[in-house]
Amino acid sequence: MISVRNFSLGLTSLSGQPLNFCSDYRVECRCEVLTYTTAIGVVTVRALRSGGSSRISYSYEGKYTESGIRHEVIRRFGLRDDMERIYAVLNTDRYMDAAIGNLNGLRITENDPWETTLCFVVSQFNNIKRIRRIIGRLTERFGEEVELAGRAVKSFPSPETLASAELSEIRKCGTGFRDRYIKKVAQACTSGVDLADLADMDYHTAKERLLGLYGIGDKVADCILLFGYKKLEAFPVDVWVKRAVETVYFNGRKKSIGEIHAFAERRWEGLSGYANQYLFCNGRMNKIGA
DNA sequence: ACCCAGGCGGGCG
DNA sequence: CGCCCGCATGGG
Repeated sequence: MISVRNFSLGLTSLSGQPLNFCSDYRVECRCEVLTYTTAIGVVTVRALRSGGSSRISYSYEGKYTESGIRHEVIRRFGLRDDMERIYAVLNTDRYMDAAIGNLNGLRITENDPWETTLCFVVSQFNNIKRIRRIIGRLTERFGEEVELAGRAVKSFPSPETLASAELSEIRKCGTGFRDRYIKKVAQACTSGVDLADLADMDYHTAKERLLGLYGIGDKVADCILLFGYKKLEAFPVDVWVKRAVETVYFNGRKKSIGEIHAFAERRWEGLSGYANQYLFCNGRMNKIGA
């Protein structure tokens, strides 16, 4: 059992982060419940909010130790993030104040780098509901059947499997034109690029490395760095974030991607990733500028 | 029918 | 560099 303030399991897992694409969220009698599969097990997290704090419990099947599962949950959901400090840094204008009020407890999750990479390659020019279904079909078709505590579970598709898959087979999962990107990125990750290396690189160096991969551009690279490596300087600029920044901070004037990056870095410094997630979610909620 | 979605690569000026 | 285009698919 973990007790923390400023945590919402629902907002965190339904806000367009990787868990939104490959996990199952439900509510059971006022308790929020999320089940997801990792490389070594199936994890179920329950959160019950009362007052300003959440009581979080977890269970699992698979090869976890007691300290291992606790560490997994704390790390995955960002439970060590000092939200009071983060909110203090972000809350310098009326819009952010409202966003923080609407989205209290939304955290940046930290996910497996390869899973994050595939999710956001699939995400491009796509919508969340369909990303979820495509990831589900890729897992069903290309995941390995593994047995966890006597139960058959499909693992997340590996880069090796996708690297050698037929393009037409990938496309049958509904990927559309992204089939080439998926295969190329998978191939790069099995020869030449070790995603584990990026963890030790600074943000800009790691981003350059990702941008070298066919199918990964500016926005997807930032998503991978934010949600796969928790580099909080990352600021993914998608249509929602671009609209929100232009509307709120530039009086509706159009700005280039580069100008928006420069603005975010100056205004929120090392926490622009958190600002980004609040802009994204609040912008979608309010359909700001649309 | 039409518009849009957590964009990217390629081709052009 | 910046800009514009096509790209597959499905939901509102």
